Amino acid sequence: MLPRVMPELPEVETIVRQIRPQLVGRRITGARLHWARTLQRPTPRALPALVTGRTITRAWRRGKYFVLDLDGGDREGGGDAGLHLVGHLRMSGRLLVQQDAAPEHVRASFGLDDGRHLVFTDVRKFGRIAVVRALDEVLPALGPEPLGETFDGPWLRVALAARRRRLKPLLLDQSFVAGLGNIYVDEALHAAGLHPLCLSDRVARHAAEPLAAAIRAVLLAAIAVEGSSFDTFYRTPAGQPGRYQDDFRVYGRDGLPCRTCGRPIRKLVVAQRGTHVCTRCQPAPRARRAKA
DNA sequence: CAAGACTCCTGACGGC
DNA sequence: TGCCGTCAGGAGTCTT
Repeated sequence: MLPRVMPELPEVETIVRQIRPQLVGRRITGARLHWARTLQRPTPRALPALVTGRTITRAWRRGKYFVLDLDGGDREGGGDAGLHLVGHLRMSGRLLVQQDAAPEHVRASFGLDDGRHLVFTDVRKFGRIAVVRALDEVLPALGPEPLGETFDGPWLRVALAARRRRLKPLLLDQSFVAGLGNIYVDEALHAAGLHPLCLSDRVARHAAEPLAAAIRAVLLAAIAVEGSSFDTFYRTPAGQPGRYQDDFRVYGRDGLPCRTCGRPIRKLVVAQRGTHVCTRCQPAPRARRAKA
């Protein structure tokens, strides 16, 4: 079975970049919810009045969350403080700006003053959106942006040493570093020559900088080609698949030769997730010696 | 603190 | 051909 591909940081970044010029400056003329559980807050009943009349002032992202800033609107009395329309695409969510307000699998749609619609579709229904005054109402504690200034080798070295966790689930933990998912963790660990089962506090001090560099390089390379599309799920808002899947070194390549050394890529399960590894490029951690 | 189990959902896929 | 069970997967929650 082909692995699923969920939007991770490069895909969300691509989506935000593409919809930004179509959304910033547009006024919301209405809202419609098609699947109640997609909306985290406010209540479905309160949504339309809350967002209607507000203008989208900014489109950005934090980790895998997309955020649309909304101004105070032109309500009587000069409007109120701004709001955020924030959401997570999870497995199969998509954000589109188009004429059709209710395409297949639509979960929520927002009318725009140019006659088009901002549409959230989601086959799997795991995605969530929310409208809040402060992001911390719905965003969990997130680690640093891997492409931001605070994420670097020295930071990572200290952070790895402060915990005792397997690298794979640690890098997937959004409170450790924000934005990595299954694909890019596998790719970054291979690029850094580290096995996903290595314990974080046993990673050599000199290996932290290359790992940080590998994470950044993989993300930037993926963003440069609009993310990864492995199946029918992820498409850019323009409808195009990403192209980074063509550059995968390990992800989805179980049984195929490692592009670095030729040894077959092996697939294992780590923390309930399919994990791809080259056992030559990524030596397994020494097994804990059994007591005699 | 770390890690495993369970949940939410659906389409794809394997087996017969 | 078609039915049906199984599976993947992000992240929150609960348990070990």
